[in-house]
Amino acid sequence: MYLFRKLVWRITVSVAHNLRSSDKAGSKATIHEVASRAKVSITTVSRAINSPSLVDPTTAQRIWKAIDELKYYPDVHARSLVSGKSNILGLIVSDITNPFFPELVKGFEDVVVQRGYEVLVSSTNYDPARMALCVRRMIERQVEGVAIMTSEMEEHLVDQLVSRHVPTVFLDVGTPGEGISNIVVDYAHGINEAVQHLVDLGHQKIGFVSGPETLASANTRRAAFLKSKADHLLIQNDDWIRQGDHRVSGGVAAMNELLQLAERPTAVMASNDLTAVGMMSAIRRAGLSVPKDISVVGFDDIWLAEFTDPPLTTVRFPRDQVAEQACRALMSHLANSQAEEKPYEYCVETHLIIRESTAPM
Amino acid sequence: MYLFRKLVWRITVSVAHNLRSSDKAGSKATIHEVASRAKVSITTVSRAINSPSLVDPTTAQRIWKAIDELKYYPDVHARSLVSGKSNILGLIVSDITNPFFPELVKGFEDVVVQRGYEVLVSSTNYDPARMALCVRRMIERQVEGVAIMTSEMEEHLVDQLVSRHVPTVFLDVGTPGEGISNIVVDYAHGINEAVQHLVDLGHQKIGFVSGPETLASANTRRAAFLKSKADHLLIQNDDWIRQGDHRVSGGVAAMNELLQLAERPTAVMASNDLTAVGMMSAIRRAGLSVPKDISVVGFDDIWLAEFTDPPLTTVRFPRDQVAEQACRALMSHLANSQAEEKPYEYCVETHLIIRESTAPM
DNA sequence: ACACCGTATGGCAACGTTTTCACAAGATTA
DNA sequence: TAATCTTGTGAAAACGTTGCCATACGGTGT
Repeated sequence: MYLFRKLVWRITVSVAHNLRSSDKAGSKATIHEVASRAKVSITTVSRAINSPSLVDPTTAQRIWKAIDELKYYPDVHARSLVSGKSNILGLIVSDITNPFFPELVKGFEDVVVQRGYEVLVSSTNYDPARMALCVRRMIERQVEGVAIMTSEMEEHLVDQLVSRHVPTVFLDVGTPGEGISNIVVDYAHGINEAVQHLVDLGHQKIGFVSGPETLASANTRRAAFLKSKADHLLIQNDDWIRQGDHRVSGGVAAMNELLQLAERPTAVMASNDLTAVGMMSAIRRAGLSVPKDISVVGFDDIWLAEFTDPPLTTVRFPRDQVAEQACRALMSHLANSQAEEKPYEYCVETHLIIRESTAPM
Repeated sequence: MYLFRKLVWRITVSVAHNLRSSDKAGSKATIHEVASRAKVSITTVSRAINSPSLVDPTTAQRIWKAIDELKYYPDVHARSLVSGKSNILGLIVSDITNPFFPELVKGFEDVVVQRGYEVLVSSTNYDPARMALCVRRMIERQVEGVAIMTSEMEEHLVDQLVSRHVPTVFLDVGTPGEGISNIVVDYAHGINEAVQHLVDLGHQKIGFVSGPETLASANTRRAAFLKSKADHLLIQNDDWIRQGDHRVSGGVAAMNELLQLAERPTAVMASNDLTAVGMMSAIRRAGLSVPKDISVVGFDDIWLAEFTDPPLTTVRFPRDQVAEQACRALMSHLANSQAEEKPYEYCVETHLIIRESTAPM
């Protein structure tokens, strides 16, 4: 209900703004001016804005007219000061330059703004110190909730958030608890689809290039692949499991190793798209062709995947959904913060996107 | 000087924070508590923080001890309310999902945060209505300056900013004026380098695929190419100048047209990298090879350019520099806002990055 | 006629800062 | 020694909101 009012406010004022654009003053109107112009007290003006049901329709109309004419809008800082609420949600990502994140940021911004909130984005650059700064910035600005979408997490930082009762949502790390939600990603589903797809194409020898072993999500992906491989009763060969670093160069190196094997896999999956790109490059440099000689499957479905040559078959990591769920989790904590704090666990699925980097054996 | 103090503050407190992490309270300490613990008035505490020179070193030390112990940090909202300054800078981009922008955002965030400010990023999604909302959001939050890095600009929105005396910086659009700066991009330099490079390789027939003609920056690029071409006394052929749309599909279409020409260019420049990617794809599908049969040069040097096949020779648009200059422009307005408002015009250069999509004719 | 209730409104105290003004005490000048 | 600066400090008034408590007034039930 509160949120709804916020929305109405914004729309109304926005319309008023478009109608007339004649103010050259630049000086901000205060609630007092509105009050005196409408011949009511500031209390009534405040009520007209925040709890319309409490004020007489006739008076309300007069007030809105004044608001309109003065182009008044409430001062967010005064509001925040008295209410203790900032109307801001924080979003912490590792590195916005990493093609994985922009979509996440966009999705988050879209839904947050729609609900009348503001977003504070910040990047950790994979640096713990910087991460600490991010958290501190969020706390200083008194964000009402923060989405930490990095794969790393530091206990003591989380504590700072928790002790201040700031609702927090993570991306597949940690356990939900007091005010803490988690979005779990079903890596297995998409990976299964990918393996199935390759099997359907006749592949029996499937390799895998993982991410850095320090990264939890990378390990989860490898585990999921291993399990799927076993489930499909495929040929087991430890030589076909290589380690990359989630960057292009790691993919190149790992693929070169695979190419030198006496018995090569006929298809290879990567722990992320960058790795897959590197792999395709290595394959081509070796004079072989994707997908004719070797099929390649990526993971994440970053923007680039559509434009590689050939376009990459990959597992889509639904970043827009993650953003939406994260936002929903935060909002839900905000709504019933006075009620019992129930931790949430949201789930998003991953799905195979078939393009042209995979072909029959 | 003011900024410097801010910085010191943050560092100091941050250290205090790391030393002890025993607060389970979660309740925010106010300046009053610090004052009573240090046995001084709140005024003195405020001074110890904001103008250290005014307070006795001994007293100051006592105060900082109290601040430390209570983990006090000033309430930003109260601060903003009384000072009218939000300590926030706005950044408006077209679409963070567009590979052109993340680097810009990152650069901006880095330097802004370093100076003790906060960033509010928002995307317009190329939608004028959304753009209006962005500006409104910025004004509501009372940002102290805003960088509008979209190529579109709407007069009446700018007016809103100007009339409120919000320093604004644009990316190569509009004219500098009261509180308005502009960052002009020297497209010609990089494009000249590119043409020179192609000429050096022996190319005389050079084509160009432009961007949408509604986009100012796209037109500037085409004009720069045309001029450079004339300067180099190259073969003129209007058939070799095609229009794209700054997206991959536009590049494909334009290239297909070029390929059907009786007399084809031996090298083609694109107005942006996405277009170049599309062109390379079209060339390959036609059974030809880049760069053996046709050389391709892009523009922007987006992240992807390094990983296309072959890696794309392109003109680097220095987004990190743009971000830094934008920030500097804003800051400089902030610093001497009471002094005369001098409009600024910053300039950044573009440079050719040679990779593997160009070769001797 | 009286107490009582619901509705519409106003007055005023928060919220946590910064800033202006005032003031005491010691140092400097005349 | 009185007059005038410094230097360090505190009291109190902003800043623009949103509550809480009080009040006025017409209507209802006794």
